[in-house]
Amino acid sequence: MSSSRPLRADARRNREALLSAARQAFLSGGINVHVEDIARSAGVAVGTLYRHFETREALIEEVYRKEVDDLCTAPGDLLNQHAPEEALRRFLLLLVDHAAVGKGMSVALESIMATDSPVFDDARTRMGDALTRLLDAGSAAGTIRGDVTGPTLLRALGGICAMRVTEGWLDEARQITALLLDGLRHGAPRAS
Amino acid sequence: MSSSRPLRADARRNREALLSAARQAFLSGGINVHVEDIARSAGVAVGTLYRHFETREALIEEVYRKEVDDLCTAPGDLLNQHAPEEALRRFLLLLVDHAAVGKGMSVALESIMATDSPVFDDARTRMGDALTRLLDAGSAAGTIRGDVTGPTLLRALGGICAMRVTEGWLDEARQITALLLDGLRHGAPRAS
DNA sequence: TCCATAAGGTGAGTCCGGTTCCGCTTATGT
DNA sequence: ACATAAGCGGAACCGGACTCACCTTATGGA
Repeated sequence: MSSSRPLRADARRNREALLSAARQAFLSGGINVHVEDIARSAGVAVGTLYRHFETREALIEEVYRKEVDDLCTAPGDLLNQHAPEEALRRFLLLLVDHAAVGKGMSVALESIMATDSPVFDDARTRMGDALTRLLDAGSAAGTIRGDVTGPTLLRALGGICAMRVTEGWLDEARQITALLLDGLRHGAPRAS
Repeated sequence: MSSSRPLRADARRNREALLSAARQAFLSGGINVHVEDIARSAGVAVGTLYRHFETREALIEEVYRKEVDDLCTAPGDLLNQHAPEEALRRFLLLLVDHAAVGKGMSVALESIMATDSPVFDDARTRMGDALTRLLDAGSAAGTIRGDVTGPTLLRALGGICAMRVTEGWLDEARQITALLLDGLRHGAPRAS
């Protein structure tokens, strides 16, 4: 589909600018930004925006997808540098902190979990796989119970990140994360 | 504010009909229903709808608030009939099943957690209190750790319910619930 | 029972914002 | 340089939330 021809130079620039502007707008202003505003702050007209993105929703999805992409590369790195249990712990906190930086990531995860749009299926799958890798490693090491799957944990995480907004949510997020980890250790062979 | 005069008879009927129609529409059709449709299926005109509800959002909020009201009465009943730990377990599952019936409840919880609208503050507070009651009872009995607060658990639950949609989510929800319970028991004096 | 009157209902019209469309502009390859 | 197709701009369109000027009816007092 998008393998027609390698986008013209200025077109790619605009596309990039739009994604960046949209990301910025979503982070500091929620999802209710007007397409006009996004287009303007990207320095193009609405028509251009619609040339690149089927619809407002499509643009949002694209922004989220990129965000998730970044996060999906983390588990591999962490597993290379830490024991599985520690890698898992760090990844959960990474997620929480990511969400702390702006609401963006939390909104992204939320959408990934709540939407049935096929566009998110891919992200969901890869994120689930990433978590599965972490859990499997821990299970193999005997420090994490083996009866929880990546997708399941993903759901729980989506939940954690869905909370943002209110005062003090960050501490609560960390607490819940710890709670989940305790639960995950609970049935492990070498439970602490 | 609303203590002006006790609504005229037909007015109350219409208000009731609107709430009911809206609830129905939200359950089976998501949040994207047109106000016109809600009004029509309640047997009134849009003007009437707007006489009763400031805005479309306000109507949604009102529906959710009632939904939450129902759920908030449960903890008291459960504590009267079961040991704290069991009451807590049942309440969590009740929540999950509520969400299973229609997406309504999950959407409600989601909104409660994600919105900063003052309208939800009240619901959030009461729901948090309800959970605190359950947790405190368990803590007093020594079967639940004492360092987790109601609001914190509420957030985790909001997360669990945020997941609906995809195939097989119900089982996953139950599993996460069990996970949380294990985590809650983890630091308790009489841990199992 | 009947009237006065204000609460309540109506729905065509307004407004706003996402989406389309067509004529103009410009990168790119020869 | 030129041809040409890819891109861009932005006015117009359209659907859907919301308003308002006017009509209908519940209600309470004579």
